[in-house]
Amino acid sequence: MVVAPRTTRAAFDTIADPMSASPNAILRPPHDPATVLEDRFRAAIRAVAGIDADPQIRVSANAKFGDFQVNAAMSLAKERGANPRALAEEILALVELGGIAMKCEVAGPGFINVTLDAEYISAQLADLSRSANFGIPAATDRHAVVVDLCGVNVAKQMHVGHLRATIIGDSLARVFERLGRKVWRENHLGDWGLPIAMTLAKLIRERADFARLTLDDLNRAYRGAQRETDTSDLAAAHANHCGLHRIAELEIQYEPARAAMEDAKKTLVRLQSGDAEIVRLWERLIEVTMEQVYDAARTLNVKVGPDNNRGESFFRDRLGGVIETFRASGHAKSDRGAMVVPFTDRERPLLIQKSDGGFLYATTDLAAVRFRTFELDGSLVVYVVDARQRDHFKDVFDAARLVGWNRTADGTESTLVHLGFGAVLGPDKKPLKTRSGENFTLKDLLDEACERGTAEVTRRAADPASPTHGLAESELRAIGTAVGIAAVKYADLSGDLTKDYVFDLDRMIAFEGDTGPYLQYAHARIASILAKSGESTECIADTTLRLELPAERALALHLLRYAQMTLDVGRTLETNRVGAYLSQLATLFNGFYQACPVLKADDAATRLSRLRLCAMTRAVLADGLSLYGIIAPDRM
RNA sequence: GCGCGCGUAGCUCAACUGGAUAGAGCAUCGGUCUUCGAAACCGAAGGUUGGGGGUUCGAUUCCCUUCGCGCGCGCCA
Repeated sequence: MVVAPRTTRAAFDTIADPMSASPNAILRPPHDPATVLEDRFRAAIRAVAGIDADPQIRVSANAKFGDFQVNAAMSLAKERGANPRALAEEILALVELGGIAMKCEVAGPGFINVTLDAEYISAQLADLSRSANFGIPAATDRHAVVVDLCGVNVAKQMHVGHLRATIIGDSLARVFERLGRKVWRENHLGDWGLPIAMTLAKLIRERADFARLTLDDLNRAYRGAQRETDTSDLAAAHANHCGLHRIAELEIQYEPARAAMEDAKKTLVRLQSGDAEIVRLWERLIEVTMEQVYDAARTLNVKVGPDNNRGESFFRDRLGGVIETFRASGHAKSDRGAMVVPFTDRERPLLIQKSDGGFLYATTDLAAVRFRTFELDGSLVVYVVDARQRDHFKDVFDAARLVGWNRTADGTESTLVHLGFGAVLGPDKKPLKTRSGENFTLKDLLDEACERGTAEVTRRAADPASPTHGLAESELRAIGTAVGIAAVKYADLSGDLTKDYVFDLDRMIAFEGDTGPYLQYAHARIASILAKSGESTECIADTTLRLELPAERALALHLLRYAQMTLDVGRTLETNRVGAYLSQLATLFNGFYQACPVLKADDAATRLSRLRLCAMTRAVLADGLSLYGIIAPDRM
């Protein structure tokens, strides 16, 4: 049986060979009831129909249909021209579910509804709580996962788009780390080329004090340099065949622009040739730019630092080789003086070298693909870059395949994925701006989130009954920051990454409903119960789980599914599954909390059993939040 | 012009990748704090899944068509 190729909605690069390219698809968590149900029903289907088919085990949509449903009978019956209900009955008669299910019946057009034995759930959960890594099976693929994230440009301020590229990439990296993969976070900096040289040249002309440069200075210089060298009106005049007089007029007007451009090009040549003085200043530019990135990463609890920097400049010596490879293999041709890679299925070719011999970003990206698959040994390379670059990455990936660069060092085929996320919009559905119409910088946004989180935490701490009452201001600030950042990150990661999303701080900072703080609150409440219980963690871990009330049972069942959810995120790259899972876990816990007294339970055994459920829920909540890089405080 | 993406409750989003009566959260209305933290819980109301056709036991999901919005289209990155 070949596992059907699964693709991410976000990715246009299909996984050609799921067995090698996506080994997680065949990893199954041992504690999840779906795993054993799949085995048992697979065997029953083989006995009935003589084929190996996916039983299609799903969590039941409705509690009245039991815990799980088996959907395979209907599609199998269609293929074989059989009666679906009769086929379901045959499967049901042969399936071996002793000790697993207490009830199993055919319903509707051919569903098989399974209700598990509470004893079985409790045994699985007890085993899960003793196993390492939340029962997540270790990855079998020893190749690395490469995540291209953040993607800042030197001399430019980070904006809200970088927020997504950074936290989505970091979250995926965390998921793959949790799955046991070697992960490379790659920050592909825009740190090379003419725009940087222009900025550098302008700063030098202005005799800027490089020792005291600020990001604002760089930003101003960058924009100033862009403006100074802008001759687009002149180019347009030529293109529109304006009169000679008009063109001559414009040429005089643009003389300073030409001079500035000349200066920038000379600076670029010096930089490229390794002129020690220029290189030193260039490094300073990067240093100043990256300080904001590390600041933002620290605030966001994102694992991005100097070790992750591998930008355009890193690949500068490999660009000639890219052209050579494509030329030698016959996949590139000269066109209007430039070098292009044509494709058979579309008009648009990929331009890899300009007619003046210069390279383009496609050239750098091709060099990076080669580096990531062959040298970093990535069997999965994920580009977390905004959706507008879809066509570009399609071209780059297809070109890389033409020359066999989608292979690891041992020849394993790599999966190249562009995870194109949508734009961040303001409440007016236009790209996010501040009230005064300025671009919303990442710093503005994070400052506001932290400030509002702190204000809210401080306000609640004023209540003498609050567990946070009397905490030091620095502690409240730390909690408030965690809460504010959780709101921002959760709102982003818990939706469909490919869609544009409306950024509304008011809504997410309301801290009510399906938000990051809602999950943190559930966590803090559990931590509070555990602390008050006075029981040691060992004692709690040893106790017998008794699942008597529906709320206990539902909570336990959901805890058993954490591993599968994590595997699913690794397979689909859909980070929103984490949020959906945790949100449901918190809701189930709140229901349990409402229905089942823990510290005031009727008897000691029930009390301990419920404490054990609390402890496990707390651990899974904290671990799940860590997949988003969200901190779960014990008090808030 | 060509290509890509997206249209689901008033708003913001789900729907386990073709399954049963399309679910949450805000907002609205009505209930729960002398009992483990009310950032919570329970209930009500809210829908022609943009429109139309098709595929089939079954479609928000796949195909065709149409409308609307957004984005991208060789010498910037």
